[in-house]
Order: sequence, then structure tokens, then C-alpha cells
Amino acid sequence: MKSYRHPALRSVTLPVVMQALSDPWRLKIVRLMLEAGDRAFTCSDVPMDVGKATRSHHFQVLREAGLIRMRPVGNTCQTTLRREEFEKRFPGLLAMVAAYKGRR
Amino acid sequence: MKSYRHPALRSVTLPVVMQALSDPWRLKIVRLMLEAGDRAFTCSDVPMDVGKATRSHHFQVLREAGLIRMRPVGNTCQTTLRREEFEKRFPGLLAMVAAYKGRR
DNA sequence: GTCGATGTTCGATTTTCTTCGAACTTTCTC
DNA sequence: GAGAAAGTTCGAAGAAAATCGAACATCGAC
Repeated sequence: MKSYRHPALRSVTLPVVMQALSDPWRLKIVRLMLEAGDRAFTCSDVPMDVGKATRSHHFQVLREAGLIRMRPVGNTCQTTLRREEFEKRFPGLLAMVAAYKGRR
Repeated sequence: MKSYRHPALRSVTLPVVMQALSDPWRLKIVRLMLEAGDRAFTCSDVPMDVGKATRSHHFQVLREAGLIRMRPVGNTCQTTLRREEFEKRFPGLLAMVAAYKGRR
């Protein structure tokens, strides 16, 4: 596995985060991880109806938006939310995402 | 002036809101209005380095994301945030946007 | 009524996303 | 080592978004 580049949260801008969360698949990933507490996921743990190239791309976008941390473990990528750091930079954002209940 | 269509907040989804706020100009508009309390703006009140067609487009996107309310007054459009409604649907989002301090 | 200002709409262009398949690398298992 | 599994990378194709200029409509002022 490759090792991943993670941006410092200070350098992440709000438009970039908003862009990352504007895609339904990526929003789903983040919400799944929010629900799952601090459990780590691999890319293929997240059910998505797209090819693996696309899946890889979405994880990359989330990573570059400072939302997730990816660590190579064996031939998988262990992925977790960057909760505390992210919360410091964008207070309340994750809570809002977690509270969101879809179309009403 | 035309009269505008405003979506019910119930029908607005989070990805649509995120998409609306992922553009720097639109984020600027919203932040300007957040700072300005309940004062109404016209489109040309907001300094933006784009043509008026583009400006009109950005206001439309914000309107369709449920963020702003536009009312024709004379030959201008009086624009205000849909604060309370929006806050009910996406609690904490506007506060987070208001608190955002740019790149650090 | 004519003019200037404010916006909107339309069509076209450019840029940015999303998605895919194919080829590749790394790692685990047999 | 051979084969399978998990991801990544690399184009390429298609869809969506941003931007503009030009034409248009509406309103206020003169």
C-alpha cells in the first residue's frame, strides 16, 4: 500500500469541505463513520454502487478535505474520521452532518 | 421584476446546500448577510468581480438551496437570509459558516 | 415617452466533477 | 511462487457547473 498525504487542517478551506460533502456518496461515507463511533473502515467496507476506481477517488477527496485519515494496513486502507482536529477547525459541522435526516 | 420561487426547506437536501456553499462567491454572500444581521441586500450590493449574469446565477443557486429569500422591490431584488427556517432544517450550519475564519 | 439602472434569460465556451475500464502494485494465502 | 484481493493510477468519456456577452424586460427619474 501507498502512504497517504494528509493536509494540515489549518490549510483546509470551507469551500473545499463543502465541495467534499456535496456528493451523496461522500456524505454517506462520513455519516456512516459518524454513526460508527471510532471504528475504522476499509474502502470496501462502505457499500457503494460504483467501481473501485471511483471509490478510491471519493476517499481521496475526503482525505484532501481533512475529513478522514487513511492508514495502510496490510493491503487495506484503515480509514477513520479526523474528529477532534476537524471539530476544532470547523466547530459544529460534523454534529450538523450527523443530525441531518434526509429529505423531509 | 420577476417573482421568485422559493423551495420549502423540507425539500432541500444537505448535498444541495453543501454544493451551494462550496463556491467562494456564494459563501461570501452568505457570510456578508450573516454579519449584517437582518439588513436586506440587493444583488449589486454585494461586491463581486463577475459579470451580472454570473451574479444573478449565484443568487439563484443560493435561493434554490433555501438559503436566501428574494423579493422584487422596484427594479431591485431585496435579498435576506432565511435564518430561522434554515436553522430549523440544518441546525448549526449558519453558525458554523459565521464562525469560519478563512485559511489559517 | 425616453433613458439609465437593475436584473433575468439565452446560448456558447471553458472548466471542473464523476465515472469507468484497464493496467499496475502490494500484500495475503495456499 | 502462483493466484486472488485491495487499492491506486492513468487516460478518456460524459455530465455538471461557472462564466461571459448579448438581448431582453421592468422600473424609476427626468
